[in-house]
Amino acid sequence: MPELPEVETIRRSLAEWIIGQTIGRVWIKKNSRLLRNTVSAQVLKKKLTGRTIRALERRGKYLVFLLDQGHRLVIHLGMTGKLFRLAPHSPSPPHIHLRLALGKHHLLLQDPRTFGRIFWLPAGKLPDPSPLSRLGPEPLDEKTTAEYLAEKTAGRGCALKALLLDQTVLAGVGNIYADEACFQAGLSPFRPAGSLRPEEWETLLRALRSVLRAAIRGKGTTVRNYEWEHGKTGGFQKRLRVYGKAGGRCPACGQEIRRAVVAGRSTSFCPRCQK
DNA sequence: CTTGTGCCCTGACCGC
DNA sequence: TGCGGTCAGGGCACAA
Repeated sequence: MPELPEVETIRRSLAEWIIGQTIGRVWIKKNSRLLRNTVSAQVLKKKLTGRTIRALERRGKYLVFLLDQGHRLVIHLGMTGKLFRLAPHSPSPPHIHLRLALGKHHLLLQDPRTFGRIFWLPAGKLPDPSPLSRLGPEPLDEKTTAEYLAEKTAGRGCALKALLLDQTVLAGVGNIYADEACFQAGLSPFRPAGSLRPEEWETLLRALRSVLRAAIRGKGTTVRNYEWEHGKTGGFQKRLRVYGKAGGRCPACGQEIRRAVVAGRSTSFCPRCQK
């Protein structure tokens, strides 16, 4: 569900109340699929109890909870993951995988489709097969340049859209913002990535950053169930130009927006504006 | 190494 | 009202 702007919005909202809180009781759903690549529920519960949350960071689409002694709890929300606050006495709604007592509130992780993930990362170097260690640079980091993209992509034949979705190239871009960035840059999602000229990479990176920043300002895009806090939806869906608009009119030229499948994902684009 | 294709799940929505 | 089909902000395992 959430891409970079949504995860960043959730991070900012959560940080306001969880930083400095100490984890009291911990509940973990029995046989939760979200724990499939990490320590057991029993171990995780023991590791978390009594730890203080020092900081909350985002890396790509991952939320990183920095705890005492350099330990980290990492959460990926998958497609339907949600984090929200509840009063301590409130019963858990369905599909709760993790519930932490934090001061006057409880933090709950809900994920009906169970595509999300939870990782326990002990202090020190990242273990090599760690999801975080394979991530590419942050698109909003000034050190990420068009030259980097051109170099990384040289000789590759995959579609531009597929490249944008590749988390080892850039971390955090998902289906919505890949489509919106391609549209804003005037580039076809089908273009072989290796065929972009240097100035086209510049245009693309500028468009991508502008879209991501605007989406963060809008507190993310709610298409169906994303909420950055209990009951609070995003606002950027009002500003989408092509995503989910197939059959409608291009806001720039009036041509019909088309839909295709690229990299296994539904892709919307304007066949006239995007070359 | 690269690229493409299923598949993992639940739930919302649409047309009959 | 009920039921089947389709689709969904992601990513991984696998095959070629």
